[in-house]
Amino acid sequence: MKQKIEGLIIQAVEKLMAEGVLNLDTTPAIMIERTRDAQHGDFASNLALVLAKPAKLNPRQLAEKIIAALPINDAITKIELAGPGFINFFVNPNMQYAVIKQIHELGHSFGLSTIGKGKKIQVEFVSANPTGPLHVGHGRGAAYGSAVSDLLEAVGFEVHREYYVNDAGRQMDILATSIWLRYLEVCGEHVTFPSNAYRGDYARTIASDIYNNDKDNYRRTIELVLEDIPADEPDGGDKDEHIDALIARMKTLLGPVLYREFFQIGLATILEDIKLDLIEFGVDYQQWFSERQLMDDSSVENALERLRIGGYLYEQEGATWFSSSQLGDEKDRVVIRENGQYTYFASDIAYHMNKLDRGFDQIIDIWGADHHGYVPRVKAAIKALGADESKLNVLLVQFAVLYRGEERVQMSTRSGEFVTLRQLRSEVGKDAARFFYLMRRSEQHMDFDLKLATSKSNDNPVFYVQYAHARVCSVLRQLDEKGWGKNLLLGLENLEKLTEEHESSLLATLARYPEVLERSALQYEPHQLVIYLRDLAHDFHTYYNAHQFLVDDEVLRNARLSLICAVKQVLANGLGLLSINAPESM
RNA sequence: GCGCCCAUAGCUCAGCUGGAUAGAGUAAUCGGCUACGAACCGAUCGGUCGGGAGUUCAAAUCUCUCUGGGCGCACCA
Repeated sequence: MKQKIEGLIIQAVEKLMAEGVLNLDTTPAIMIERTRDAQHGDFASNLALVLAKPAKLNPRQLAEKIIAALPINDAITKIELAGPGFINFFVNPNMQYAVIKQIHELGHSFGLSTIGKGKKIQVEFVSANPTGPLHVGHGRGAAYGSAVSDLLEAVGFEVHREYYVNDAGRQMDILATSIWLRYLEVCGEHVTFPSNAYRGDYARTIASDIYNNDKDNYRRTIELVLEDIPADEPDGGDKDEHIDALIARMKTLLGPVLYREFFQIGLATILEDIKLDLIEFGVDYQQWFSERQLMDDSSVENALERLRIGGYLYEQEGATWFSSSQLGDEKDRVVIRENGQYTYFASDIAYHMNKLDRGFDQIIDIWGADHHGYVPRVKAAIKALGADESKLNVLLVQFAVLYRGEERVQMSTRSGEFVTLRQLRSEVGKDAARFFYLMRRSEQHMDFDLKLATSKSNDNPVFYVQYAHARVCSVLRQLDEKGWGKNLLLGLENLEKLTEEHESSLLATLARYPEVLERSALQYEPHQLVIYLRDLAHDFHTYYNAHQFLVDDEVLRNARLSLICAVKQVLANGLGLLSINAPESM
C-alpha cells in the first residue's frame, strides 16, 4: 500500500516535470510515511514542503498542483491538503482487510522478506573470555546479537553467527593456575590464594572434578610451588609478578604435556558451560572460532606478513609496530612484543583477515561499549589488508548497570563477585530476561534492577505481550466448548463486517508488521520490534475489552475470529524471532 | 587533557532517514468483572525534551558551545 502510494506520487512528480512546473535533477527519497493521527488519514507526504524551495513555489500551492497531478486510484478514497502543505491520503477501508487474508495465507512466514538478497553476513558477538561463566553484562550482548542475527535472517540475509574464543594468552594461563591452586587445596595443600587469580566458586568446582577423576595426578607440594616466588601484593609485592611466577612454576613442575592437559580441562569445562548457557538463552552459533588455532596454523604470521608487504610494519625498541595511525587510528600499535610474543591485537588482525577471506559481504562485530576505542585500529587493519573498511560494522552495546534496589552491584570476573546470566535466567526466566534486554536501544545505558525484575516479575512487559497471545488461544478454547467451531473461510469472505474503530486500528497495526521487521533488521534495532509487539498487544487488549468475539451472529463472529487469529499469528511470529515463547496459556 | 556514548513526565524508557497537539509503562487518584482469562481496559494527574546559540517553512531529532553522567586512551585481553 505504501509502495503503491509512493508510485502514485512519483507519477505525479514526473507529470509535473514533463509539464515544466517542476524542474529538478533528483527526486527526494523521503516521500511518504504513516500518520500518527487518524485525522491525517492513513499516509502522509511532506513532498510539497521539501520541494517548495527548489520549485520556487509556496508549499500549499505546490501541494495543490501535486494533488491535481495524482492519478486516480480506487485504493485511495480521499486526498487532502493539510497544515503547512502536507498531502494526506485516506485509504479505502476495503484495502485494509487484505492483510488478514495475507496473514492467513503466509502463516509463520508473514513479514519475512528477501530484501537481503541472500547476501552473506557474519555476526560475531558475546566472545567473552572463557575464564568464567557468563554474567548479566554478557547477557545483553547475547540477546542483542542473536536478535540482530535472527532479524537479518528474516529479511533475507544469509547469517553466520560466530563466537570468538580467546583461548590463548595470559588470562587463560591465569585461569589454569587458579584452578590448579584450588585443586592443590582439594588435595590437602595449604594454599594462600593469589589476589590476582580468578576467585569465583566455579574454579573450586572444576578443581574438585579434576581431583575426583585424576586424584593426585597433578599434585605438587606447596613448598615446591612457592619456592622463591615473589611476594603477592598484600604482602608488599607485585600481584602481576606474583601470578606470572606461579604460572611459570606450574609449567615447570607439571611439564608441557601435563600443563596442557590441565589447561584444556579448565578451558573445555568453562566453554561447555558457556555453550549450554547460551543455548538455554536462545542463542545458537554456527561456529566457535578459536584464537589458539590462528596461532597454531600460522594465520597470525601470515596476516603480519601481509601487512609487512604492504609496508605497514616497522621495528622500534625491540618490538614490531603496525603503523595504524596513517590509517585513521590515533597512534601506532604493537603487534609483536619485545619478548617475541604476539599481542592480542595481532591475532585479532589475523581473525579479521580470516573473516575477509571467507568471502562475507558484510562483517558485524558486536562489542561492549568499553571496547569502542578499539574500533579505529581494527578498521585500520581492514584497510591495510586491502579491504573496504565499510565491510566491517562494529555495533556497540552499552553496559547494563546492575542494581539490587538502590544498591549498585559491582561486576568483576576476577573477584568472582557477579551475577551470572544463569542466575538471572533462573530468577526471572529466559523470556523475561530477553524481553527486558531487547526492549531498550542497545546504545542506551540501561539500569537493570534485579530486585524489581524478581520481586515484581508479574509487571514485566513480556507478560503483557504473551498474555495477548494466550488470550486469543483462550477464546478459541471457549469457542470449542460452545461447540461452535471456527469457519475461517466464512470470516475471510465477510471481513467488511469489521467496521469498529478498534478493528480498523488493529488492521493498520497488523499491516505495519513487515515494515517494522525490515526497519528493525536493517537498522540493527530489535527494540523496534519489541515496541511494536507491545503496541499490537495493546490494540488487541483494548479491542478485547470493548467487544465480544463469540457473538451469536455467525458471520460477524467468524470475521472477528479471523482477525484475532491473524493477531495471534503476528504475535507468535514476532516473539518467535526474538526467541521468546508465545504460550497457549499462562 | 584527548576521543566515543548518553541526557525526554517523580522513576524506567519510546519517539520511525527533521514534520502536524512529544508518547508508553510504572508510581498517584478515580472508574470498569452475573462477560471470550481483570496478568486486562478506560479516565485524570504529570514535560523549560539538561542550559544556551545557530541552520530550516518546520528541531527532542542536524551544527556549535557549556553542564552533568558512563566508557576508553598498554609491548592487558
